[in-house]
This record gives sequence, structure tokens and C-alpha cells, in this order.
Amino acid sequence: MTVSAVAAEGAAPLRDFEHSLPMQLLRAREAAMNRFRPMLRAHGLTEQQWRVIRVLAEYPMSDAGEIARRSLLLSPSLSRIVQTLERDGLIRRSSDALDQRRAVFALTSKGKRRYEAVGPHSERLYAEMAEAFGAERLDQLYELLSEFSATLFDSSPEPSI
Amino acid sequence: MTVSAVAAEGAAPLRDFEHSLPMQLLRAREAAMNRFRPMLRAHGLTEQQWRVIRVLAEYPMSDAGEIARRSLLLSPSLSRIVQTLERDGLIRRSSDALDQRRAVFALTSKGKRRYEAVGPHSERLYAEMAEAFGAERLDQLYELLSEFSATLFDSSPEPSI
DNA sequence: ATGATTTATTTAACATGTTAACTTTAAACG
DNA sequence: CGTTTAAAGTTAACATGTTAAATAAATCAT
Repeated sequence: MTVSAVAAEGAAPLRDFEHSLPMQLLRAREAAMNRFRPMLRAHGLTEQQWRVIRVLAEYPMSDAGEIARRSLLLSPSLSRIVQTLERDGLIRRSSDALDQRRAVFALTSKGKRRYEAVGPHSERLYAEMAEAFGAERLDQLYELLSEFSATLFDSSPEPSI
Repeated sequence: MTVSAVAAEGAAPLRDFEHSLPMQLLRAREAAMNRFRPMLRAHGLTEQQWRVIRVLAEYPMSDAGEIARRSLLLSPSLSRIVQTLERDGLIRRSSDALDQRRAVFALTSKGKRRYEAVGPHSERLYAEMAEAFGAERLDQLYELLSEFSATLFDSSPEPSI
């Protein structure tokens, strides 16, 4: 009997949650990130700081909302992270003249150098991961995950009306 | 060109990391947990506390190491969580007579009642999720994730020798 | 047995996750 | 216009994530 077959039976006892999809998602992400974190740490960055830096490398002058959305960070977390990155001289904030509520951010030259120093390592680890698992299966997994996220965001149980 | 095809080309620029597998894993997990967290919060539990309670419901008298492994929590996190759960009267700790380093934990009757109160809601949300995405695809995704984790844990770049 | 080493767990320190409340500025409305 | 409401960020408070160090008890090796 499959995992979801168990879940589909209303009368079944609680399925073994260690083998639930949310736990497998967590396990898979940990498996992936355990390869990246030591490298990032060696460059003085956390995983989340690196996500913010990458967003700003691709989309300079993003405001906080855009950075948060692209990096999958909640705004309170992002708010602290940009303070740290600014303190460390990796990013620079400037105020938007048209909307005083907004601040826009960009990498400093130090931030760009950091990005260029870390990037190749990130690429290498990703390529190793892709090779270990297989490119086709990686794509298949990626597609399934995309559809899963899209399905669940659409069918939200409590719409935020 | 596929995602991993981009990653496989050494000379390619940094792929769009928002569409990397680690980000999709994060997105998918958030999509799933956003359905569970409000319910857990209504019962006065965090996601991690609920994971610990479920382990103890299935495996009473587990020691900290076993709980940590089964709930995918690092031991420092678990150490704080069991303190909170003990303070709230949901679990009870007792010392192992054979190994004084270990403490073993079990649900109190209050903890069991909480488990029985939350369980059906958890089941229902999981079943809704399975129905929205489709049972077969859910199983397919689960299997791919299992293989992914197994592959990456095996081929660890820096063996902890 | 006793000193060295390993194992289990906790503590420390800092960063982030999560929800709620708050502040400030824009936009909407009368 | 002035008032109200909505939007963008920040702060607050507590919980967890992450790494390193510390503590204590068991095991190993003389």
C-alpha cells in the first residue's frame, strides 16, 4: 500500500509521519543544503544572506518586497538580513524618491566581489548534485515540485479575503 | 533547455537560482506547511513541537537522540523544545538507569489528549492535500524525494572521517 | 583500576522563522 | 482639502536553525 493510499483511508490510524511528504521535503532540502552551507560559511555568508545577494546580483535596485518575494524570505527576516549585509558593507540602501516608504538596495563593489567569489563554488556543488542524482530525474523532480506548489497555492483552504 | 542542462554547462552564467531545486524544495515545503501551521497554532503547538509529540506517540520512552533523528531536529533545537514541552506539562522526562547520560521521554496524559485532539485535523489536511495534487503524483513525488535524499547522503562530498 | 577517548546532551551566541503590533507614507474618499 | 484606509517596512517577542564549546557519563586502553 502506498503512502497516499494510507492517507486516503479515513479510518486508518495516523500514518507514519516520518514518511510523510512534508518530512521528505525537509529531508531532501537538508540533504541538498548540507553540501552548500559549509562553503558559504567559509565565505562568511549564511544561506539566506546568499539568497539576498543573488537576487541583488540579478535584479539591482530591488525594493524589500521584491527581494523578499524572490528569495522566499518573510519581510521581518529580510529586514534584519539587509541590516546585517549593510553593516558588513556588502549592500547599499537608497531611498526611492517617488515612494518614501520604499528603500531600494544594490550590491556594493565589495558585495559584487563576494558574489563573484562564491558563485563558481555554488555552481560546482550544484553540478555535482545534478550529476549524482541524474539530470533527467532532477528535472522530473523539479517539475513535480513546481506543480505541487502551484496546486497548493491555488487551492488554499483559507483564502486571504 | 532544461534546468539541469543549464547547470551542467560549466561555462553557463549562474542559473536563475529562484528556479533551482533547493528553492523549489523550499517553496513546496512552505506550500504544504502553510496549511498546517494555523491549525497547529490554534492548538498551541509549533510545527516542531508537533513533530516531537508524534514521535513520542509512536515511540514512547525514546531518548533525545532517537527523537532528534526521527523528527529531523538538531539536538540543540530538540533540547530546548523538550524543555518547553515539559514546562507545559505535555511530556515527562525520566532518567535511564543503565546510562546516566540519557534521558527518556514520554507523553503525559495531557500530551496524549493533545495528540488525539490534533491528529484528526492533521489527517484531514493531509488528505485534502493529497486529493488536490493527486494520490499517484504524490507517491511519485515522494519516491523521487526519497531517492534524492538517499543519493545525496551517500555521495557526501566531505565524509566525516 | 585510571587516565584518555568517545558519546550523549546541554549551553552559548548569533541568525532566521513566525506571528502580531506598530510606524510611516500613499492612496482613496468624503 | 482633511480624514480614512491601505500598503510597505520595521520592531517586538518568542521559537527554532546553526555552529562551536562545554559538561558529564560511558567506554577504551593501558
